[in-house]
Amino acid sequence: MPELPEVEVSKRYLEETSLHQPVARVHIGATSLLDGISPQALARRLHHRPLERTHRHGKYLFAEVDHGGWLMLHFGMTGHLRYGRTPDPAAANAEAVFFFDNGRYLAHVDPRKLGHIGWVDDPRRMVRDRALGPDALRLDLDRFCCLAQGRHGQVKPWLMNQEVMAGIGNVYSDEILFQARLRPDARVDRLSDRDLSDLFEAMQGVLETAIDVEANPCAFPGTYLLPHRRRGGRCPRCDTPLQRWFFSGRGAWLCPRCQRRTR
DNA sequence: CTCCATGTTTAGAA
DNA sequence: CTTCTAAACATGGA
Repeated sequence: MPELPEVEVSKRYLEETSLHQPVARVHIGATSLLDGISPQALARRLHHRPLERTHRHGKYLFAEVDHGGWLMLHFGMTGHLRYGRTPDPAAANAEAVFFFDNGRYLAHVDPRKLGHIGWVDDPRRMVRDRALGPDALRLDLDRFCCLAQGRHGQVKPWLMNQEVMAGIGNVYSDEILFQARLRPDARVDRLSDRDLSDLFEAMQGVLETAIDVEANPCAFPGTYLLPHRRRGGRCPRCDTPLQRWFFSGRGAWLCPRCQRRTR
């Protein structure tokens, strides 16, 4: 479940399980995940080296390897990490597995194979090369408002645009707009200072809350839209049936009664 | 069988 | 140039 909160949870999981253990072997079950590096070259980079620290920018997770270089992980739509102990048949079926020399492994499991694994010398340079905006959790209100300057589109695609800010996807943009009570098609250039402030507060609150509950859908506060965004779902505030609108072919869930600002 | 899915990239239309 | 759409990628669950 890979938007910013899920990636942050994965980052902490990797830190708690997989640091400081030399890599004994690398198994790539789906080479299509590799981004600009061969399985052999990746194995050579990691062999005998432990992961020493992590970094996250938006939906990208990085792990620095002892003696330099960073493993880059992106989880696409269905990717997640799994730490386990060999022998384990689950490891053999994973899209990528890093076996440590203590009999443990860290697997990147991604049934849909839309994720990516790469190697970068410097995460900051990769962020620049890909023109990613600032991480959504490292913004203050002033910078957030600056990102809105000169923008004319709809607020939902704006929140999801990784070149504006990095980390927000389809599910959390719905939640943020619900908490801010803004319509997803509100025009960014028509948002008042108050709207922008509410949107910023909602963004911070939603992302931090999601990380606190480890992005577990069952554990979100009862006031959250997220567990209700499905067919037949009703607004947790006013019980109105939720609507699904489409933006570029992607479903956006909203409460037509609560989300009337702005337009 | 059909519909739908948390992401990114690309091509093309306004 | 910006904004927006649709398709493609590959697979599984309801």
